[in-house]
Amino acid sequence: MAKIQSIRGMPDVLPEASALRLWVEDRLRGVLDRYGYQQVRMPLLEATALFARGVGDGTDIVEKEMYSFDDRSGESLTLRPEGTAGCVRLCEEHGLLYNQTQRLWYQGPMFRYERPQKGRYRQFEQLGVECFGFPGPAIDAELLGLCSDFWAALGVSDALTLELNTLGSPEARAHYRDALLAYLRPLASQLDEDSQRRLERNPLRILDSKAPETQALLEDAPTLEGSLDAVSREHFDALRRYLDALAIPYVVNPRIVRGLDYYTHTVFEWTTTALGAQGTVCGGGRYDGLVERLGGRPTPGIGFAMGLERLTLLAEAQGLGPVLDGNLDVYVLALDEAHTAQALALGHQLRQALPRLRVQVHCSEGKAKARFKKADASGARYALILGDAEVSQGTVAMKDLRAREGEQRTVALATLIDQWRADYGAEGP
RNA sequence: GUGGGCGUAGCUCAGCUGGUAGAGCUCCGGAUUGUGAUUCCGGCGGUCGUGGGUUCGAGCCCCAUCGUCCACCCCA
Repeated sequence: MAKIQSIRGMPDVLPEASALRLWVEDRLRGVLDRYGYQQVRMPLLEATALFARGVGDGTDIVEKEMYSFDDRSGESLTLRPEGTAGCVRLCEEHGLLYNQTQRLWYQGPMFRYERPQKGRYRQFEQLGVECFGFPGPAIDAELLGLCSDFWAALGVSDALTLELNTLGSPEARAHYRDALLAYLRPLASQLDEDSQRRLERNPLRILDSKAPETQALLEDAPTLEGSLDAVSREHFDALRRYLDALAIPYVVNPRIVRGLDYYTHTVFEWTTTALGAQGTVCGGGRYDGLVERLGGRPTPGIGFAMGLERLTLLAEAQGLGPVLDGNLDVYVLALDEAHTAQALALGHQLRQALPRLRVQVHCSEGKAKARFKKADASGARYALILGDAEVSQGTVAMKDLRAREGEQRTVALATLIDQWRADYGAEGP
């Protein structure tokens, strides 16, 4: 029978990698906490229509990357390819946007049917932040400041660049779309294949094309800048002033248009050159039309999402991560099976008396030699040993596995616990 | 969806112009009958990704297929 293995693009996370991920997540959550953002959790499955309408059915995500299927009642469901649409749905469904502002975050797996490569997987984890009800550019600056604090908390600030652009108001964006179309239609036959396909569906994406022949044609194309109205211009200028006040460096990149239909005004990406081709670690922007588009009252929104796999890869590439002090303080072993019950009870007693102490009890079999080998391999500082002599005397032998000679002494258990409390406080080492 | 690299022990990898599958690490046992990490000795472990073809003979050559990695596309 053929072996069953993990689904393509859906990677397992092994203990060492998981420790690094937890380290990253702890730091990110610390920052969110200091900013007073609140967590929400959406289901992994949503109605397919939510993404078709929210993300935009001309986008690559909706066109060819969604995991969609009919459930047993015939309803079309989709594993979420991103978090913003679901977050808006959650807010609307529970009245979170009625006469109030929100600063929210979520974290969890997203699914896109793409060819896997470095830093890109079919199931990947995003941490997303979404804010609602703030029309002005101050919140744009707050979010970029939040990002900046994320990078500082992780120690990756030097590896990341903020690239910034504005798409303008929905009206300005629509106006520019028309102008660009008018320019490109007569040249359609000279565009690269992908760009021809995008011409009617999503012309702004053509700006992003890497095909040289297309880039050449774009040199004389109307610029987005030229279509900006006064309000759009002022929003962007104010944001830039705020970023200067926060001392956050950035570069304006007019080619950033982003692949989701809902963006307006501010769009941005934090990129790195340290991860190969998948250089975008974090991306987002303002989506003032999205809530309305999904059936709510017009409500300004802005948000971004980070790929945790990419962030973790970046931290790893920078040599960052948790201090490796092992995951155990104490390894309890009976010298033979006759005292297994006492060993289990001792481990239990220690965990109760010293809640922070990390204790593991030998649960395998084998001779004394094998038991000590396990104790050593466990990484624990101390071995607590129970043999005939100790059990009959009500003591335990404590061996320092990390000392040069492995010093060992016999102590009464009560003494040991009191001593540890005295040395480390009630919380243990 | 397209292109290229790579699939040999749990892990990292050797394997010559085609001639009976190897090393290191890990693990287990012994030297040391209540003591690890060092040292020495021994042992377990493989349908060479899978299927077909060529050949007296295939880990090696050919075809197909699957997986994986990287890149394109796009995105986090």
